[in-house]
Amino acid sequence: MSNEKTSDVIELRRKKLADLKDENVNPFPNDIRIEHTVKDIQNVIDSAPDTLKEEGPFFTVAGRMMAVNRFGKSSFIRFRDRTGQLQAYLRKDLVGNEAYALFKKTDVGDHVSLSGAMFQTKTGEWTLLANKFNLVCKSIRPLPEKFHGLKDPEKRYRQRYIDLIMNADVRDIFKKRSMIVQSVRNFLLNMDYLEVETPMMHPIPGGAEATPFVTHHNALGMDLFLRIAPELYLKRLVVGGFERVFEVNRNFRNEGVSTNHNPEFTMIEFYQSYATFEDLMNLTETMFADVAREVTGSATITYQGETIDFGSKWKRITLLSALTEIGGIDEEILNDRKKLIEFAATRGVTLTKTGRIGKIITKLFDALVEPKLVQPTFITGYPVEVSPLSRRSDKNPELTDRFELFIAGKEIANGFSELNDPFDQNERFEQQVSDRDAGDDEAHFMDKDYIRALEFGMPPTAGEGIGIDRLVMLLTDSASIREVILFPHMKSSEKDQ
RNA sequence: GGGCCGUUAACUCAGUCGGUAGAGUAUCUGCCUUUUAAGCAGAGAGUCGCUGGUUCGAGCCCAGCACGGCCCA
Repeated sequence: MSNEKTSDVIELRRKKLADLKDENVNPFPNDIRIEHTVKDIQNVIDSAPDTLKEEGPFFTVAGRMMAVNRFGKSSFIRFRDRTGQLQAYLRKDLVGNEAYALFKKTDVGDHVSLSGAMFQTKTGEWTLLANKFNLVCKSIRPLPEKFHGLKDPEKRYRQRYIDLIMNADVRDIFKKRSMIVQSVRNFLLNMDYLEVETPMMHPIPGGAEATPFVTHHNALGMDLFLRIAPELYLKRLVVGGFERVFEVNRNFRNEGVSTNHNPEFTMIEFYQSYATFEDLMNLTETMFADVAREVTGSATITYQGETIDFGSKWKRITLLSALTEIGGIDEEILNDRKKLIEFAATRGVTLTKTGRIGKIITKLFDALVEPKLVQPTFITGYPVEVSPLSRRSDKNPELTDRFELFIAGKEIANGFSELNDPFDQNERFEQQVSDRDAGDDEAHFMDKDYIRALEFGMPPTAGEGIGIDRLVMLLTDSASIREVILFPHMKSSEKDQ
């Protein structure tokens, strides 16, 4: 039990609990058996209300008491289980003196069980008329006020259990999150994909440009990195003959937190042989429209006041066109590294000194174009130097067969035709290693086993990663990633104790 | 990393010009067998985020720190 300062309310509840024990009432019984959910009862109300009489049928349910109106010898309570909320009416003459005395010692927030038949109050509300009442679990701490609920964001995130008890819209977000993951999973399973699990602790971090978390394995005596992406393992599986694989799980990136970033976040990555990045753009359009329909009922959603349409064909535009048409960069300076740096400075974009031109271009894109891409937009034609795992375009070997997907000014997905030429891949890794030596902390490490895998031959394959948290933000109209992660990371605080 | 804002009762929030700390809800006591944020009567409840400073006197002014929110990088 936590020993933080005890308020008078908590002291009183502890005393109530002690009194119950003195009267040989177990405040935490473990022999409660229930026969119905609130939903079961609701279903009868909806389908056959005529069958509900005060003489029966009887229902046995349990839940957390959310409100109590006491009138001396009778009381109304509202209680909630996982399926919904229901009102019950307790009359001293029906439940008996003993049960009514026990009920008087219960508080809002306690779990209780009830048996009884259904009736309608004066106002027509279906209500369980209790003839049995039991305490299921005593609560020591008072719930927040019923009308305003819990609003303080810090407390909501740190003590998410209270947030979930009090806020129906929060419960709804996390139910939707579960539906979204199931929906995406089913979409790929229906296409004959295999779901796999690959290591989350990597001896060589790879598959993305990011700073990893470091941990240590005592028995093996080696440092390991929490994965920044599952990519290189999934493609090893493609080499192994799993031509369609996916994995949904956490990635870890050692960077700041913001409304769009949590240090651990959920990605789905999937790889499909004999497909190209263009096939995956088509697949993504269909997937998002399907998932949106399944979860929200419509392929058109509202996000932070903007109407976003997943249903129609999405815009596809190259990185360079986006920079000139949307970013307002003069076409002539796009190939001039020096002029680009000067231009960037005028727009307040800071650049690393060592950055090659592809890096500069993508930084400018992030600052000038990304926030403006509200409707779903695929950006294509990424430079080789920022795409070390992507296949070169047959038309222009300086560019790759890659896309990124932007919606509501956020990067949502990244996909490409995979580089399966082990010689080219080896050179790309070597370039990354020299970038790293030049000070780029996010550049790839050499992964010789991955090269060896490619040397056995990986069929032509396209792969994609979708940021699940951001997809959930879109489909639940959440402004912050913390609203869609049950326990977002926070600094530890005295308030937390 | 920078800027702005916030932190007061269990919860949601007021707090004027620096002068004894407030409300609603919740809680407690009493009454009440159809309430809907039930009602009526009464009562208790505070390390004003933390540390220091200015002042006769600080929730309020100043400085630093902590945590959080939003924006920017």
